[in-house]
Order: sequence, then C-alpha cells, then structure tokens
Amino acid sequence: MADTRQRILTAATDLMRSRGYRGTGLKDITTTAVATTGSLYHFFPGGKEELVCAAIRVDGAAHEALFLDLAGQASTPGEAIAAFFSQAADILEATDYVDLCPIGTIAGEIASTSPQIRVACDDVFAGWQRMITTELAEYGLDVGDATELSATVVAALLGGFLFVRTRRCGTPLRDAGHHLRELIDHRLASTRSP
Amino acid sequence: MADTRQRILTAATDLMRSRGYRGTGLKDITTTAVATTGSLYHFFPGGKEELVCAAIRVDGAAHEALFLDLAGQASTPGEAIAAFFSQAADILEATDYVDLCPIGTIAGEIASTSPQIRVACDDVFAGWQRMITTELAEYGLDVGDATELSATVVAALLGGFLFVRTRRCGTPLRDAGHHLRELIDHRLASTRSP
DNA sequence: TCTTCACTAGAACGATCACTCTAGTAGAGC
DNA sequence: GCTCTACTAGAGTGATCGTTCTAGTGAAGA
Repeated sequence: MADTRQRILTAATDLMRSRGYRGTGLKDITTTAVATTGSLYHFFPGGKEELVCAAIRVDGAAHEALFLDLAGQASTPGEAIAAFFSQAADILEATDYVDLCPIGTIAGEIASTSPQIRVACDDVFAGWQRMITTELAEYGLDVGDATELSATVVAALLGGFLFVRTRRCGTPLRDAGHHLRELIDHRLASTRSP
Repeated sequence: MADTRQRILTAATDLMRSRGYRGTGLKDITTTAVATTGSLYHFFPGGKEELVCAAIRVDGAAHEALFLDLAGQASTPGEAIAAFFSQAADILEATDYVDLCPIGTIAGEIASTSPQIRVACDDVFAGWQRMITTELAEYGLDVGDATELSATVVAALLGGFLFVRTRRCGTPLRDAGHHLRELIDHRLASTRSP
C-alpha cells in the first residue's frame, strides 16, 4: 500500500473543493483516504499546510493538462478557451456545483494568512497564465498583449467558478467564454492584417 | 450605545475581508467591535450565519453605490467599468491586498455548505449584474446581450479580486477592466450603426 | 537471525470553536 | 417609585481542531 500518499492527496483535493481549507478537517481527510494520522504526518511532516500546498500543485498541473488537451483539438486559441469554459460549466452543472478546482477557494481563504499556500496558488495561476500567453503568442499575438489577455482569461475563469457555484447555474461561465473568444479573435484578426 | 449592532457588523465585514468566514471567530468580532457575546446574540439570534448574511448584504449595497457613483462621473459604461476595476486595483495595492470586498471569499468557502449564506451572496451578485445590465441597456444595448455582458463583468471582477490578492499585484484587475471596456465599446458601436 | 527503517495505528493534548445561560444594568412609560 | 423591556456582561458548555507521541508492524539487507 505505497499509494497512501496519493490517497491522502486525492482526498484532500476532493474535500476542499466543496468545503475549503478551514472547512476540511484532517480527520475528514484521513477518514475518506482510509489512512491514519500517523501516515499523514509521515508523508507531510509540515502538517496541513504542506499537504495542501502539494494538493494545489498537483491539481493545478492537472487542469493545465486538461486545457492543453482541449487546445490541441481546437483550431484557434479563442475556440480552445471557449471550449474550456463551456466544459467547466458542464462539469459543474453535472456534479451539483461541487466538482470544481479548489484552488480559487483556498486562495481566497488564506491569501492574507498563509504565505506558503499563497505562493503555491500564485505559482499555479502564473503557470496557467503563461500557458495561455504561449498559446496566443503562437498565433502571432504580441507577447505583451498576450500576457494582458491571458490575465483577463485567468481572472474570468476564477470568478466564473465562483459565480456559477454561487448562482447554481452554468451560464456565466459560458458567457465569459464566448466574450473572451470574441476578444481574442478580434485581436488576432487585427494583428494579422497590418 | 445603540450602534453596537453596527459596530459588530462592521467588525465582521473587516475581519472577513482577510480571514474569510471560518477563519474569523466570534471572539475576534466581539473584541474588535468592543462588544460582548450577549450583545451579539441579542442582535443576531441566528448566530454567526445570520450575522454574516447581514454583513454581506450591507457590503454588497455599499459596493453597488460605489459603482453608481463612478458611473455618474463617466461618460460611457465602458469607461465606468474600467474606472471601477482600476480603482479596485488601487485600493488593494494601497492596503496590502487586504481591503477588498469579502463576499467572493465567503461565497467560495460556503457555497456548498450554508444555503442561507449562499443565497445572500447570490442576491448581491445578481444585484450587481442587474445594475450593470441596466447601465448597458440605457446606452442602447439589447437586454439579452447586456445580461450576458454583465455576467462576464461580474465574473471578471470576482476573479480579478482573487487573482490580484494572490499575486499581490494590481495589474490583472486593470487589464481585465481595459478588456471589458474594449468589448463593451465595440458592442455599443456596432449597435448604434445598423 | 538480527537489525534497520519505512510506514501504520490511534490515544491523548491543549487550544479554540460557536453557542447557551444566568445575572445584571439602565432608561422609558405609567 | 415601580415595572417592563432592551441591552450588556461574561463564565461555562461540549465539540472539534491540528498536532504530538509512543507503540507496533513487516519486509529488506547484512
């Protein structure tokens, strides 16, 4: 049973999706992971903070892979982003608005409290932004413009998660996806012509 | 000292800005409000949940007034929104990324946990969206388009708060403001011509 | 066989949580 | 002066929190 570490990580991620950082107890995590407190502190000597930092980085990478997969299927970056937002809305609607990336929730809770976790969240967000910037630059967009545009995309994504989960309706995420696509397509079109 | 209720409300709002719902204890609130537990439960018999719901609605209304003030000074809705985003970035930078509206943070924490608080957050967000929709419609935009556009604005605002607070840099909010302005101006221009 | 070590197991700790309860104060209306 | 009501005061409740600690297991290497 060498996968105990992984089970703990998965349980932490799953529980924090719906309950956040402080709402999720270590007891909850060990129970759903079928592990003991001893094991948890063996793999994560830094306690809850270290565990959550690890979970954030793993989950951030997973979402990055998800976007890259979608981007590979799409013919333009705008299409990829609209598809990603739309898929996120679908998943949320299908899972009673629970199964979303927990990173935004955690970031909101502890950004002013735990520097360690704040940095982990920041790294993940920066990674997402870099990925989207690269995608846009590959289609000929100026890197400065692409960086600004991808910041807006990440902001809209994080806020869209929050908005949709609060409203219990996927529409805002889909709307945001369409608008971002419109913005990106417009920029790309005006870049190509001159 | 009939303003005890107000002091408790203000303290709750201030503390939850940086620490969130579960990170803020009733003890913290009564201490900074210079009130006692007895007073708190006298004014808010429903306990923490009732108190937070009230705080959310008050703070939501305050932000609505702030936007309307800015909209009154601006000559177009796009300008008003860009100004609002930019001002939010200024305030966050000036207050060490603490003094932001706590509603998004709270919504993320408890959307799947406390129906009562979730509804309070939803009401506030819906109010903001309605206000922006009205503003856009007044300038001739189709109400359907305006509703979608204002959903994106609210999503970008919520996510922008989160992103800026995590990154400790106001740029993403300003970028989002500029992009939304571009989007809105473009829509208004194409509405007017046909 | 003996030792070592990665890992499991869970009781116990003090701190803190939201909340309850009883007692008391002060001012308004009669 | 008396009563009633709105409000203050804070000690005390049980539950739960993250963390620590000691004891134990089992497989691999010498």
